[in-house]
This record gives sequence, C-alpha cells and structure tokens, in this order.
Amino acid sequence: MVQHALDTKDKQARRDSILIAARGLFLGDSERLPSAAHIADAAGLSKGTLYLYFRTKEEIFMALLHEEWGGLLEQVHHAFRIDKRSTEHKIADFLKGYVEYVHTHPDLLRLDALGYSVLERNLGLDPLRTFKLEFAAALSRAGQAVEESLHLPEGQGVRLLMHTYALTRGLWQSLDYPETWREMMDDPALAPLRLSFRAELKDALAQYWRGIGHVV
Amino acid sequence: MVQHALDTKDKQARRDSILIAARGLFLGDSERLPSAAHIADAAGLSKGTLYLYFRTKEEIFMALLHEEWGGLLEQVHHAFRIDKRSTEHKIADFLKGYVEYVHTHPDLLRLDALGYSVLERNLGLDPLRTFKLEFAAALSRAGQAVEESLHLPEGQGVRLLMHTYALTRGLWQSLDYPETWREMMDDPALAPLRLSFRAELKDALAQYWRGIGHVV
Amino acid sequence: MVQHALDTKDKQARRDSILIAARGLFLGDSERLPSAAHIADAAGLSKGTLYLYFRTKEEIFMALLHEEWGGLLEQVHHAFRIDKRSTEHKIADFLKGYVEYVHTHPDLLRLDALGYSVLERNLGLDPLRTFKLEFAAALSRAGQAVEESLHLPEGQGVRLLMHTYALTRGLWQSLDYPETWREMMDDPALAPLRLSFRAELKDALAQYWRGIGHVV
Amino acid sequence: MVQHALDTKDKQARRDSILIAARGLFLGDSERLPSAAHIADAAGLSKGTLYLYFRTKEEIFMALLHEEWGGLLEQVHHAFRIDKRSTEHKIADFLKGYVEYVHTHPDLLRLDALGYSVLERNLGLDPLRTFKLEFAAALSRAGQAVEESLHLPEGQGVRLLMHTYALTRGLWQSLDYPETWREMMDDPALAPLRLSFRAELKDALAQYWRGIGHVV
DNA sequence: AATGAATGAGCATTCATTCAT
DNA sequence: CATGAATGAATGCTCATTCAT
Repeated sequence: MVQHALDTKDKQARRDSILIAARGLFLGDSERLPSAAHIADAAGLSKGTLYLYFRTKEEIFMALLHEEWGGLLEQVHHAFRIDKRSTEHKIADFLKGYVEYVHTHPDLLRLDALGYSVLERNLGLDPLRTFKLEFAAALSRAGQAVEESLHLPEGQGVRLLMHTYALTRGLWQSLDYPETWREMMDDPALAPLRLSFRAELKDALAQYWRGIGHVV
Repeated sequence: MVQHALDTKDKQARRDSILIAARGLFLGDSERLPSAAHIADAAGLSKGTLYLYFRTKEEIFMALLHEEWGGLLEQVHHAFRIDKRSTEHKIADFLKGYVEYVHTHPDLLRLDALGYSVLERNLGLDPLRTFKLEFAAALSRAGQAVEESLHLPEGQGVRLLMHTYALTRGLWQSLDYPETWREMMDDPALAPLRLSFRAELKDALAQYWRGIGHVV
Repeated sequence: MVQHALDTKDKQARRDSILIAARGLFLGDSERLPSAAHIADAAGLSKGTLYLYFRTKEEIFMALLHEEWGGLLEQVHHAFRIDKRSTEHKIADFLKGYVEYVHTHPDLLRLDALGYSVLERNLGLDPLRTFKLEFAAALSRAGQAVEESLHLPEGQGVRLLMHTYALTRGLWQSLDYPETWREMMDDPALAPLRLSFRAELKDALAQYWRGIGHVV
Repeated sequence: MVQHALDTKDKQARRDSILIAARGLFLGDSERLPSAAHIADAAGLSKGTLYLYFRTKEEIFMALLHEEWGGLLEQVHHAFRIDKRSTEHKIADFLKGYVEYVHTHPDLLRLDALGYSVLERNLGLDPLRTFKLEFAAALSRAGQAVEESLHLPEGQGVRLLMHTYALTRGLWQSLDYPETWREMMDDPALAPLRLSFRAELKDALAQYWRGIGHVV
C-alpha cells in the first residue's frame, strides 16, 4: 500500500516521482506523450493519484518543459555574469554552454516540438497562464542579464534569446528524425536533409551572434 | 450527381478541389487536422472519393505543405536569379519576398508545426519518402541558385536556406498564438512573449544574412 | 451512476451481465455479431467498460461459446458416469440428453456457425490459444469418461465425441434457416432440404452410435 | 481493350473466366472472400463488368459452390449405378470416391464454411431460390439413385446423403485450421483437436454406413 | 489521500455496388 | 457491352478524466 503523503515534503517528493517517470517514458519514445496509465504505473501510483498532483496529463509535461527552460536560462545568467572577460569571450562561452545544454537535455526540444500542437492545446487557460507568466519573468531576467553584460538597449536581450531559441527549435525540427526513418534517410538523394543538427546549430548561432559582437 | 472525372485534367481539378477544401478548413481551425468527413463535405464529395485521390488523410495535408514549400523555394530562385544587382540588393529582395510569402501563406507554418508531431507520423514510409525526395531535390536546386548568385562554396546555399527556414519556423512557434489566448496574452507581464512575428523575423533574418553579405 | 465493481464477486457479476446482454442480442439476430455499442447499451454500461472485461468483441462471444461447450461436455460426464446401467442405456441416455441440450441452447450452434469464419479470425492468437487449451482439456476429460464407461481404447472417446458434434454441427448448418426464408422454403420442390433438424440429428446419431453399442 | 462478348458462347466464356479467377483467389486465401476489385483484376475485366454477369459478389461464389456440389452428386450417381456388385461394394466404392472428391476439391468445404454466415446472407431471395431449387432437384435425383441401388424406402436416400455431408462438413470445420495457427496447434495439449480430417472422415463415414450395409 | 472502475467522445477507412460516360 | 469513378454505410477501440469507494 502506498503511503499517504501528508506533509509538503512528501507531496513534493511524490510530484517529483511522477515527473521522473514521465520524463523516463518520454525519452524512451518521443513520438507521442506516454499515456496517463503508463506514467502512473512507472511511478508506482494509481491513475487517480496522478490527477491529485496535476490537473491534466499535459500539465505534467509542461512542468518538465518548464524545468528545462529554467536550466537553459540559468546558463544564460552564468555566461553573461558581469566579469572582466571581453564581449567576444562571453558570447563564445554562452554559445558553447548553450549548445552543450541543448545536447544533454534531449527532452527539451522534443517536448517543444510536441508542445505547440499538443501540449498547449489540452492545458486550459489557467495553468497555461501560470507557465507563461513564470516563463516570461525568467526570460525577462535573463534578457536583462544579457543587456547589462553586453550593454545593449532595453528589450534587446529578450529578443536575442528569443531568436536564438527559435533558431535552435527550428533547426532541430528540420534536422532531427526518428530512428525508424534511418534506412529511408540513408538515401543519398536526401543528403541535403541530413545535416548535423549540432554542427548547424553551432554555425548558425555563431553567424547570428557575430553581428552582435561586432556591433557591441 | 457529381460528374465523373474521366480524363487527366478533370482528375487534377478534382484533386485540387479536395486540397482547396482541406486548406480552407485548416485555416479556420489550425489546432487539429479537419476530419476526412468534413473535408469531403466541404469539397462536395463523398468520403470514399477522397481516398481515390489520396491514400490517407495526412497525405492531403502533406500535399498542401508541399505546394507551399514549392512556392517558397520559387521565391528563392526568383530573388537570386543572376542579374546585375549587387549582392546586398539580392539579399534584401529575397528577404522582402520571403517574409511576404510567409505572411501571405499562413498555412505553411501552421502545417509545419503540426507536421512534426502529426503529419509525418501517420504517413507511411512510402509517401513520406516521395515527399522527402521531391523536397530535397527542390531544396538542392534552390540552394545551388543561391550559391551561384552569391558565389558561395558548394553546400552553403542549402545550409543558408535551412537556417533561414529554421529561424522562421522557430520564431513562429514561439510568437504565434491562437485567437483564444488573446485576453491572456494581453497581460502586461507577458509582454516579452508578445513580440511581433513579422518584425522579429525581419530583424533576425537581416541580422543573420548581414554576415553573408559582408563575407561575400 | 453504475456501482463500481470493486471485489471479485461484483466483477464476475458485471462480466456476466455483459455476456447475458450479448447472448440476448445474438439470439435476436444470429446473422451477425451485435455491435459493441449495442451490447453496452443492452448491458446498461458504457462501451469502455466492455473493454475492461473483454479484450475484443469477439472474446465476448467466444466466452459464450465456451460456456455452452462446457455445459455440453457436462452432459457427457453425467450420462457416462459409471453405474450399473448397460452400455445401451448409457448411450441412449446420453443421446437423449445431448439432443435436448442442443435444442435448449440455440446459441451454441449459431455461434459455432459464425465461429469458423468470424469469431476465430478476429481473436488474436493469445486468447484463441487460451480457449483452445481449455476446450481441449475439457474434451479430453469427457472423452476419458466415455472410454472408461464403455471400455473403449484410449483416444476413442474423444473421437466419438468429435464425430458426434461434427454431425450435429453439419446437420444444423444444412437444415436450419432463418425465419425470413420461411416463404421460400415452403416451396414443395424444396422438401428434401426441409427435414427436421431434431429428427435427423436423433436418427443420424442413433445410427452412428449403434455400431459402438454393438461393438462394445 | 477487352472484346465485347456478343454471342452466347462468348458470354459463357467470360462468365467462366470470372469463376476461374474467383476460385483461384479463394484457394489462395480461404479466410475471406476475395474482393470484387481483386476478382475483376484477376479476370482481366473491370469491376463493372463483373456485375453484368453476376448480381452480387456472393453469387459468384455460390456458383462455384454449386459446381462443386454437382460434381459430388455425380460421384453418388456413379457409385450407386445399378450393376452386379454387392451392396457392400457399392458403399465402399462410394465412400472411397466421396472422400477422394472432397480432398481434391478443397474449395467445396471452405466455401461451405463461409457459406452459412456469409454467402447466403448477401444473396437476395431470388438467386438463393434458384440455387436451392437446383440443388434440391439434384439432391433428390441422387437420393433416388441411392434408394434404387440399395433398395431403400423412399426418402432414405436423401437422408443418407444429407447425414453424410453433414458429418463431412462438421468434421472439416472442427479439424481444419489455417496455416497461421500451425505453431499454436503444435502444442501437445491440443493433440485432441489435431486429428486428421481425412482419417476421421473415413472412419466416421464407415461407421455410419456400416449400419446401412447390414440392414440392407 | 489513494484507488481503479467507469465513462464516452471521437474517426479513418474499406469495399460492394451503381451509374455516368 | 464495358468501363472505372463515385458512393456512403458501418464500427471497434483508446485513453484522458472523473468519481464512487
């Protein structure tokens, strides 16, 4: 019998166990969101309990996405903290850390790709607003950090980050493909679609940010 | 009743009428693909007839996407045709036409956003391969046109276009939102997420392509 | 609304209510299996609940068939239980009870007639194996009872029962016809096809088993 | 372009080509009736043409079944033609030829198994009556031949044949199984269900007819 | 708090048959 | 006669969510 989670700490732990189970299943098959029953099983809970901690299944994955975004914005803060390095160094450091982060957190882009069409649809305005507000705040803070670090006018930091992430997201969606397409994609005629996501991201971001460095 | 489409021309017309109906319905509600029954109704045909012209519902929307991509790549060819204009002019022309095209073809990005998670999944490897092959070929041709026009090394054209479209796709997914979110998005705290897609696309692309112009 | 069936007994009752509803509908129209929606309605449950108790619609009807077979084999056990009666008496008792059972369980032969072409096809190997195994075991036990009772060599009991049921099944398919054919069948020219199933079954089985009685 | 079949002979030939195609396809996959489109293809005709020669798809297969039944009853006539052989010889000859016929005409029992639930359902009373009438007449004639040959009272011939075929049909349905079940059926626990159709048919018929021979 | 039984909306696709050509 | 384009009925099953216990 599962213990009742009576205090806040227990509740948080249980909530986390759901998130961990959900992430694990999603990483195993990113083509679709795992079913609620499957997540409950993996977390050792019943289906009903899931809904004591999250209002919808999508909310679970939004929470995951939220975590990942938080980590990514953390990178930004870290790279652009005010220190004595040159602008070029800061940007180079940022890009390196950013690409690395994206690579080591494969669920970020996968969730995002599903997100637009699936996640946000079944979410309800209320939890959606919560996520959006928190994200907007974190994004603003990170943007300000960039602005201060690079002496950019107000609002430019957010825009740079937005463009940077857009490029990332778009490239991933254009270049990533499921394992099951492997054979098809090996066709030489499809070479143009088989660019390396990591290499392209690095180059494209470098090119995009180069202008900034020069301007600054 | 409905005329039998006996010759090739009539068949093409009927196929087009299905595409037109599907596009119309999708533009009205981009959150999900319209049902086969709905498309058939809108086209004034029976459900069965749909399947004489397309093997699956997804194939219908892939065909639409394909058309839009074709039009977009057409733009590229046109903008980069060899003439006496300077590199800067060519790029400026291209970007202007590109942004315009994207704006006047709202189903392109909407389909693409669904595409990753929905369209390609239900398509079957065979029709998928067909679309990919045609797309890869068209992309290669357009990439070569860019290379010739801007005197870029082989392979750079495709990459530039890939990056450009990635930025577009990513920005749109980050900045577009359905009409039903209007009220929520009006919250001042969400201002950072309320950038204008068109303006951001223009600026971000300009910034990205600026490097190219200089290099060349 | 509906009570949740929490313990094993309630669950069994609910499962039975589904079977009862399915049998009722099938007896009303034996030409095709009732739809899942129809069964659910008749049982006062939702479609989804059906699938909590049975994996496929066909499994419902296989369960019915299984029940009927079980009852029929029960007859065999009973008729051939070892007692002081003569062989002839045992056989006569068996045949009487058998014909009676077949008559009072019209769904048995109707399901079996559908079974070959419909039931077993949509069942999946796994549930099919389950049914086959249970049936084979029950058939073996009944066959052994016959052998012991009539002092037959091993294996003969199963064969006798198999032949007996084959004759039953075949006669029923040859002689039964739906109510809607009544008028057509009244044509004097069709007299040869209008033999009484019950009478023919009785005579044919008597003739077939007569040999056994003599041999024994 | 297919030639128009103008005279009776051509029409008969075209009708036959449809039957041949249908039989061939059905022998290849006896689990379901081949589709009308498939039959048309195999016969080198269009779907529409099929319906110039048969009112429904089922009529095609009823015609096949009819042919097979005719051949089977032919056997009866031949075996029981009046000559100097003893009753036992006649019966033995008949059974041998009968079992052989059944074996060399696998579509007979396969169609019959489908027949009850599928064929007769979609046939329409009118063509059904035609088939029934012809069949009843042929059956009567064969029955009379048996009666005369074996000096049986009127009506017994038809009944003997009816019982004989019932046993055949029932045994086949009990013992035949599709190739795809092979692995499952190899389970030793299913041995009782794995009797040889041919051997059982031979024995069961011998046992059934033994009584007749003696009586006569 | 936890459970898990119950719910029911939602939809692509096939294919026998018809009928315009 | 022949064609093949057009038709449209018919339905099992999943799974997120609720709610009785």
